[in-house]
Amino acid sequence: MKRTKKKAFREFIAQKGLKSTRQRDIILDAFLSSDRHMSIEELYLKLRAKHPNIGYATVYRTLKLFAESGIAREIQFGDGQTRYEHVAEGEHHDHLVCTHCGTIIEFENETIEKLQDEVAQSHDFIIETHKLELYGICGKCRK
Amino acid sequence: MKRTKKKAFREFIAQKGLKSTRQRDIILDAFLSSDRHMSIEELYLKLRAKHPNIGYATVYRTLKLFAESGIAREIQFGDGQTRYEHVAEGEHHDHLVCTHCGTIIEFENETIEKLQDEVAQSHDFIIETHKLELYGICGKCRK
DNA sequence: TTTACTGCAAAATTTTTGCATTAAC
DNA sequence: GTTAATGCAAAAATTTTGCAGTAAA
Repeated sequence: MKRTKKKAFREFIAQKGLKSTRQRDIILDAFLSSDRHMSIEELYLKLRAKHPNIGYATVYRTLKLFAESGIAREIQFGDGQTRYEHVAEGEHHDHLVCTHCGTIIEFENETIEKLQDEVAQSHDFIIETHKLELYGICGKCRK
Repeated sequence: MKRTKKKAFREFIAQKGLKSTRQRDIILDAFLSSDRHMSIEELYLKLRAKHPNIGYATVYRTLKLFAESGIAREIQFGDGQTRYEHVAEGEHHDHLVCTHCGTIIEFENETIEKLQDEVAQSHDFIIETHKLELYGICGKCRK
């Protein structure tokens, strides 16, 4: 899977006539080997430890590029930080967010997706993407 | 309904020992008589026409207060602008957003809500709120 | 009077851009 | 050699705060 994304990104770069650089490789590795919901800042800080000369702007621009290439997706949990998550081909998942400890659980539910399509259809919409986030308290935090 | 919200806000103010001011009344009227998804800036600009001396910070702080009082809710569509929408007591709705013209349609679907609860339960979560947004192209824009 | 609110301007955040230099092709 | 990417610093855009003056209770 990591392999696939690297390959996908390499192809995207090539097809667009862009350049493959050391920084992009480093950032991609860091992104792929991380938590699935990193903010730009978190990734930047993580990188800075080993690669102190990589600039914030590069991380910023590279993440945008990941999103454009389809291997990442921008998400907003409304805490004022843009995050990027991994996108596996064809896969889609939603989020369960613990408002107490911040844990994020991913889930999928086909029935919900089907109902969403129905809702959209009834309003003459064709869905491109969707976002479903459930906020609540996880079991651990309730104890 | 407008009446109810005004009343609810008045009660909130009183109960908290806060003050009822001319500005808060003006902002509340503008908010209630507006589009259901105003950003702080949009509301500020709308107000400025008739009330050029109301400051941005006041609008900002007042909207926060509306949210705290329960008559409004903060939403983020990921376009870098915090919006506020009306909250009707006990009611909850989700959004269908046209990525082309920006139209926002609200909808409710009990079955989806029920399934969400099930998902949460299976992960030992108790849901407090949720957010469901469907992004796509509306009928008009497809023509 | 006392306490909270307003309006302004300034600070803090976060995102985005310009540009000279460097690295990939 | 060309063209695109980097890194820095600076600009934009948003959100948030401090504070002296003002208005509500």
